[in-house]
Amino acid sequence: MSDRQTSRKPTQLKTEVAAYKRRRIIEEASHLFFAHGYEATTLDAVAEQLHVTKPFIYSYYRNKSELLSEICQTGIDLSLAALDEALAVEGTATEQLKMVVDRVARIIIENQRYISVYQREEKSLDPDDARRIRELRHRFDTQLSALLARGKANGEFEFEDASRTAIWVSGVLSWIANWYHDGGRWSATEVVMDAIIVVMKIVSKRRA
Amino acid sequence: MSDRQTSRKPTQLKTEVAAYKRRRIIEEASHLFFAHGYEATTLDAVAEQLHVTKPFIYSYYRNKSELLSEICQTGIDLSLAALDEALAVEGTATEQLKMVVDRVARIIIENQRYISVYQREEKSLDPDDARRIRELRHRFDTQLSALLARGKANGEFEFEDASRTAIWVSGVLSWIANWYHDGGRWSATEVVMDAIIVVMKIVSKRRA
DNA sequence: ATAAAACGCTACTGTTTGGTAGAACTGGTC
DNA sequence: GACCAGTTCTACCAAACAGTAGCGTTTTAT
Repeated sequence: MSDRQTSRKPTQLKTEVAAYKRRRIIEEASHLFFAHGYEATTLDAVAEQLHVTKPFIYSYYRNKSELLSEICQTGIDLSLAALDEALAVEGTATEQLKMVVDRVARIIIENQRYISVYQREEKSLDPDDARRIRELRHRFDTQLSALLARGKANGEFEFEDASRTAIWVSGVLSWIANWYHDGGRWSATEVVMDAIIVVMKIVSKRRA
Repeated sequence: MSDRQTSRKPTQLKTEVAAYKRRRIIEEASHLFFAHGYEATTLDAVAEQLHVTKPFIYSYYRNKSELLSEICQTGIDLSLAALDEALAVEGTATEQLKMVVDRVARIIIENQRYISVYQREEKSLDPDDARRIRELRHRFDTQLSALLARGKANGEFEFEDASRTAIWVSGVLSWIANWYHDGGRWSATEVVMDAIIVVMKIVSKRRA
């Protein structure tokens, strides 16, 4: 926003437009992958949604699996960004954890299709992409685990093993993508608030 | 076991053998679907695992999606059976819930590939099968919810809404199928014990 | 021994679909 | 108004794969 209308080079607009087209392709593809699955979605169908043709897509992506890879990557990137943002806010471990769950749960609900496609279609990824993305996923758990360990050292939290607990917590978050559904029985806000309560209970001390 | 070697009719052995063949087909198919996904697995590959040919499979199943349907059904049936079995044991809500988590978690770990395939490939099911199986899944959540409600009425548990809490609990259980992995960092027993602790914390009263 | 039924296989088809070569259109420039 | 560069489309291919027809072989019944 700081330098709005400065077109630095003549080529810049062009690359911006290209980036926009790539984003739109991913957006429609993610909808279809989410609704029908990766293998069952044809590139012709994706093209049709965009009112273009298949070769159009191929001029922005090398092949079908690159679409999937970018969708999965987007899902993880969004989650990690939400996590980092929440961790940047100073506060007790309890406050930070609440913040993390709030932000991440919200992001997961808003970007359900990216998260969900990643969970379902991991097996269809190119092995290299799969590895790279799994490492990001692991980074998420590691950072969460560090936060939990801090809270345990503090005496704020109580559990046996921080990294195992981090997996349960991140599981609760990921699971949202599997059952939340727009206009369903529960609103996004309700789900997010509930997620905070559930996670806090998981890490909290037990009553005597 | 009660009537070992009584072959009631000449046709009985035949149907037993046929049933066995069906089970073996499903078993190998579930391994491959779990490892590579439903659409990416060819029936020729399934046949090869069994050292038979594709038409062999077609003489026991109408089509590919019937295989998937039976695999998903198996996953749910096993979970429901474990649930029912645990609920049959008398006890306080707390004792019953611990029993439920113990049995169901164990079943999920032992039959990971059925559960996992169901979660991932629901979109590939025939609509009719999908509906039928979703109803079973719903029955699971309903029964769990009833148990939670009983514990809440008792004063054993504490949470806002029983059916929403049931979803979180069944989510924690389902999630096991996504990350547990044989010979991995944590043993099955550890995971089951941890699941019990996590679930009990979710339903427990909070400290003042 | 023989008829018949059951069983599994070889060999094939029709279709779907990821991916591509090259034509045609578009807008800007001199 | 002719040229050029970039962009998108038409038309196509090759491979993969679900599903099948019909034959040969084994097992069962008489």
